[in-house]
Amino acid sequence: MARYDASQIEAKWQRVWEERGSFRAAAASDRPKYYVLEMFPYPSGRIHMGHVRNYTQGDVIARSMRAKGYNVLHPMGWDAFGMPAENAAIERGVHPALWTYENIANMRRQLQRMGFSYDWSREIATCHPDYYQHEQAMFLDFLAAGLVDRKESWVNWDPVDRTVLANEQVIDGRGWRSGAPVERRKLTQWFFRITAFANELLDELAKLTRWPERVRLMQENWIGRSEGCLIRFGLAGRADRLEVFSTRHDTLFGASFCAVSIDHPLAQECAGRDQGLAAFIAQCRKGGTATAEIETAEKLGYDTGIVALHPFGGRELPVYVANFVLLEYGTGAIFGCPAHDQRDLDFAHKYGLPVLPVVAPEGGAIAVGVEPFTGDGRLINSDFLDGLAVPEAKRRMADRLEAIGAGERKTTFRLRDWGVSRQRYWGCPIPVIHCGTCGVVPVPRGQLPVVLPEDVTFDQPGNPLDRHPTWKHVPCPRCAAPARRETDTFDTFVESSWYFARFCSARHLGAIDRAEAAYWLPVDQYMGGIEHAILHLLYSRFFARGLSRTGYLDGLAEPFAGLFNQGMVLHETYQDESGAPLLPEQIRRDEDGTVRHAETGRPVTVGSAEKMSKSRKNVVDPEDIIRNHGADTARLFMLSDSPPDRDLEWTALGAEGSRRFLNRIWRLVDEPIVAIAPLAAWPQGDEQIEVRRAVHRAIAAITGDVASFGFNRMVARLHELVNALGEIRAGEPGAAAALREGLEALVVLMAPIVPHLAEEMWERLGHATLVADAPWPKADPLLVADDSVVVAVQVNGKLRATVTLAKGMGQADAERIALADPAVARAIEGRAVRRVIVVPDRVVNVVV
RNA sequence: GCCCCCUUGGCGGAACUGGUAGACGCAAGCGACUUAAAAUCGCUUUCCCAACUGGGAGUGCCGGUUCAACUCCGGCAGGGGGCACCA
Repeated sequence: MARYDASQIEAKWQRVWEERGSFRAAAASDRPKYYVLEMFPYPSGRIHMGHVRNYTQGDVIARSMRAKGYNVLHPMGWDAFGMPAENAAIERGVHPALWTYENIANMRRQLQRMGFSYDWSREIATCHPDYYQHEQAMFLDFLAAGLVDRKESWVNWDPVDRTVLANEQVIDGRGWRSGAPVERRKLTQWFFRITAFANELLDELAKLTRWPERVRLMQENWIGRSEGCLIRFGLAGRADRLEVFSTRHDTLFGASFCAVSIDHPLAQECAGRDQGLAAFIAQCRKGGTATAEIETAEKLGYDTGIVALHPFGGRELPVYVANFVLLEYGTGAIFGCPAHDQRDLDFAHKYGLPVLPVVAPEGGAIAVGVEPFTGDGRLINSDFLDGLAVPEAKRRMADRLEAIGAGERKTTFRLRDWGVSRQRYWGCPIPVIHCGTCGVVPVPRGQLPVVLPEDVTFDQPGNPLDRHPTWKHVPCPRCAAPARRETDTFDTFVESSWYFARFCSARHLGAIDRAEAAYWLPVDQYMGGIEHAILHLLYSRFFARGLSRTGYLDGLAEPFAGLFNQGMVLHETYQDESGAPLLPEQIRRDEDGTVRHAETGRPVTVGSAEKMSKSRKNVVDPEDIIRNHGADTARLFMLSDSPPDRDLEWTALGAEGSRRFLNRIWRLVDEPIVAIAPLAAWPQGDEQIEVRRAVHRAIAAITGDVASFGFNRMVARLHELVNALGEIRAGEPGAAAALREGLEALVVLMAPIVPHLAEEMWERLGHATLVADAPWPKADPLLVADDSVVVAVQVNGKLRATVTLAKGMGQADAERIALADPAVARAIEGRAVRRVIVVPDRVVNVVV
């Protein structure tokens, strides 16, 4: 009688899988392919519970699809470039490369201890030249194909550290290290022309039927296609005209002002002769570039003194410079119609501008107070539009604008090109050279990769590449004159935009083996957090198109056929008397349930469950859980109770509950109720029929659960199955064979979740094979089907009785039996039956 | 500010396309086993009234559609995620 020893069992089977290469994928197979991918991690140094949850879910899919006969690709790698490595270099003096590779080694060991069925032979690290050299080649091909642009854009500038800051490094408008107020600054940067695919990226969302609806919606809103009009306003005393974009051109007669962005040429021109405006623009430049920051700032404007003339009738409208008008969107200029737009209304109130209602609700009057009217209705006070409904008014206005040459129909997008330049060291170098005479020159293919220099220092702010003594000084490839390397590196989203394709042929000398990619792609099931719902997924969709256009892929549009977003892992929070957060291991619970500090015994405040984070200290280290309970317990708990897409609260009690359940399963083979029948000795006839029914119902239900990612339901059914096997009574006929049948089903069904324990039990059951290679069990339909069902009988929708009926009984018979039930008769109480609704095998509703 | 999501017993959740709300688990209570404890096993557990029959209420709140609503529609509240240089 060996006790369930998780650490011994887990090490044993991990070694066996490794030795046998159980999870190596090969394209040559007569089985259908299935590519399951979890978003690869940033190598922060230690895996956290969020990884454990995400990767456990992916592993259940990978292992169950293998059992169902698919040729499965399930790879893992490292999203290894990024800021934390530079921060470690600045704060602790460790080189980003060393820090990153040590972190990778540790996290790989941790993931391997979790027993995930990865094909480790395909492991990649994006910071390795073997990976990023291909990215440099792709960039040059994208450049040649017209998918790359170079233009100016804004960055957060820290004037003290003289460095560019990420949005997350801007806290309350100040640099995180220097504390200096951040300014917006213009830099010339590289862009991927994602807007070239704006229509495709939007329209083809509809094909992604196995993506969550909300993710598609978020992408749709992000791309933000809007159909509107360009409208040209004449300017009093000037020859040029002001071009604005509007989707509410129907409200043009309600215009009471125009406004341009602080970066609009007109604003720049006026600022040259108006110091007040120049100061206003400088003031608006303070603060970061984040949209949330800009949009929550107070709406401010400055009257330029320029007067715009209404295209119809020539009414005079003041032209303001306003901080809420964005140059990147539309034409960087708007007309304001305060009666029908909240922002315009706030602005009008602030600067004493008229509010002219031009749309009235159907059959009603309109009075605009603090709220604009944005609903549907009919046009008023609008000359040739009067009486028209909004859509018709839009058409008529567009026609008129086009007829008099004051505007035309135009579609614009909210989506902007993807800026990929980063003024940082730990990223993929952008392979271009700047020459004084030749301009921007691509690095010749033969000189790739442009490798990051290792001898860099982080003792001063700014980009180490920029101040490296030799690295950036190179001759121009074209004219051989002294030239300068691009010292910006790529946004790390670039690496994660094509890694799914690299996994198809991770050791290929070229970037992507087209045949392998054609076989494996698209990814059948992609698993990861909702935080990547927009950018990462959109950039990957862009890259798939770009790589197809440049010949890397055979016309792949959509990289991820299926997408699933797992929920977060939460934990209770603890605070001591001073309000300082405490780690879960720093607290203890007394008999009476009060929570105290484990050492000092002082009282502790227990807060709500929140996302695990270092700052809140509500973290549990997966490695502690593996050590104390085992990987299988951690895996099981991660799937129990909460549905995979919802948040999950980690609790010590819950983990112990999972551990207890595994102990209980172990005892089924270790201390069986009856001697388990030998291999291939299956039950006969009706012996132990109720247990056998339960077994086959469990097979059917779990098969459905795993297909629909109902992992929590799957765990609940495993409990039911184990409970049913506990009902087998020694000495009754067929007990040993029923136990054999039930255990074999149980072990294969649980293997995707708790693979180590499953292998150990499989071996104990006498198999020489691996459960990892065992086929998924099939339910016997005769044992799954019931011949009778319990049907609810309602009177006026209220449950009054239940009756047991033969399955599939006709409506008339069901109605007769239901009405005969005494409880039903009592509820009807002599009232006339008006109607009886019979839903076969479900419900009979008597309406009186 | 804009966009998206979530809300069911003491707790996590289940309920297939609208058809018996609370599966399964946790916690709690009672009992068995034990010298004792742990472990394990059994029973009870939505709330209120009634007390071996039964009745009423109930899925964040307000309203609607329907024979029937956790499920569909409208409004509101609370909690969370994203917003282009975190990954």
